[in-house]
Amino acid sequence: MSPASSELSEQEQRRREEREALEQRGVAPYPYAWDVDAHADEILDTFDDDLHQPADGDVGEYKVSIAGRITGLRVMGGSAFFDLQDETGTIQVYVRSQDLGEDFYDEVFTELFDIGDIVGVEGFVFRTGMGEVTVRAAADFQLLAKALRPLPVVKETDEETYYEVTDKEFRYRQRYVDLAVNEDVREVFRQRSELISTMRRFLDDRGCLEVETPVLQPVYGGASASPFKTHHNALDMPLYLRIADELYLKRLLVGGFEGVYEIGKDFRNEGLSRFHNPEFTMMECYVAYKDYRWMMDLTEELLRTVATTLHDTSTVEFEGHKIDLGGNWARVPFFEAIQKETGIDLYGADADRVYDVAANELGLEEVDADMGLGDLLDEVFSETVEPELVQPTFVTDYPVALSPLAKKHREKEGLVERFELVVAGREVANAFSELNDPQDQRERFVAQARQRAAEVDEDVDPESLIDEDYLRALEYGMPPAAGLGIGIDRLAMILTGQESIRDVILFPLLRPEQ
RNA sequence: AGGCUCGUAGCUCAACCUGGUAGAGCAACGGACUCUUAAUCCGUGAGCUGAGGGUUCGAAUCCCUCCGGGCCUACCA
Repeated sequence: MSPASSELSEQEQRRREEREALEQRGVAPYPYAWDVDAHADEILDTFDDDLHQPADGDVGEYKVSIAGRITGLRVMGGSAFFDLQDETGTIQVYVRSQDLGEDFYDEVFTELFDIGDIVGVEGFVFRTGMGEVTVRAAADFQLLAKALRPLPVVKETDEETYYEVTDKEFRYRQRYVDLAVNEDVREVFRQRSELISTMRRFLDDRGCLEVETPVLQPVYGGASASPFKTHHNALDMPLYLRIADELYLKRLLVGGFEGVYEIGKDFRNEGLSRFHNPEFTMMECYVAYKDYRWMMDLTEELLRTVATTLHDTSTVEFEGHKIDLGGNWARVPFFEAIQKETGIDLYGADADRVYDVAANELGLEEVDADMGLGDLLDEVFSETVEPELVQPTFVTDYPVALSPLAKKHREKEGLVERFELVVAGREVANAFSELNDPQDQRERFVAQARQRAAEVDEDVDPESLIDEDYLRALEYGMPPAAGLGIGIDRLAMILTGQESIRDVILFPLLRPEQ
């Protein structure tokens, strides 16, 4: 479906006419392939080294074939320079009428090629009078894809950038343009990709098996969040998009795999914010015969490896803080952390007492008297402690009420063996010694279901929220195990210095246009 | 969902407070120019000012509603 020509901008109409003109001259506007044998960065690197500089005029042996988008164009009569941008960077190309032939130069190149078009250039590397390493199009110069829409033109000097495309809506809706035009955005997503591949390699090297578990689930679980509901037609059954991978991955430990992990999308039907996208990427990893202390060490090593792979240093700059992901991180028990911030020890306190402290002594506005103990403690923690933890900190030993899938603490009554990693005031990782006692697990599920049914007065049958098959699996025996979950998007934010989750997700969810 | 804020040419912005024919740079188009690089120089065209309503002799500007974005709050293991 193409828009009526009356709706097209002047420049769009113009480019469609150029496409016609190209075809009439026998120039294919969309040919099939181009042999690329060099990229901008390698050419620039090679010739930046004095040892590799060709002698004056001795350029014939440095033949390259490159391809990319025209991002700037300077025509001076019978010769012209343009900037060619490929995945690795931008290199200048020099074209001359006498190299290409007058017909092609005057009637095709200067008339019918535009900024935004994708071209292939075969020519020779040389250094201009101003010292810039440049490719002189001599052997071949072809259009590879005609752009029918004008590409925003960003100009820059070494010091400053002009006309930068900054409109967030434009950038998110037309991410392809954002990427084409903003080098630093490409870099963020390159780093995100490297983050994931480094993590995958790290886990593979430690003998973990990458697996895939269902996204479509008849019973959702493993976290507390609203799911997306869908329906399978042939089976005529309701299904949910998973909110966590946990319960399926642990079934695999029952099956005999000793280390499994999955990197994939979870879906939560909740609000959007600069920390929340409805679909987001989680890494979850489970290792048999280990506990949460072992997992803390692994987490330290994993994040240090990822940070140094991306940045050659374990220190990253985020929201004005220097954050050091190297070394050993502070480990602070949950209630000690609260006591340290507020001076109040809530260990062993009941819901009434916590409510009293939260509402009256701490003045928290978002608590009310019928909240459960877990939610109250969570509220106190996230209001008083979490924002203060800038450097990576393991918060350990959470109350049972907050953690229905974690094993009870081997020493401390009422606590579980769990840690969250907090960096820059945000939860980055969550882990525990996994609960593998099926009776205990059933009791926790029941308590959780009751709590949920009490809070949400929808006509949900609490029993339907219990994953009976998971309990059946545990009854066959799951080895003691440590589990870890890392929110990839939030980690990517910290490692790439982005303050909105939308800036580390290629296509964040937006309302439809118009 | 609530509060604040923004939406003007293909892109980046001005004009809005204090109502009076909507302007600049880039991009585009015509011309000059065979080492330019924010190329330069001369000239030209380009807009339902997010949409709809109101106030007014007159609305980009003031008011209301709606649509979309951003930030904050709420929701959020």
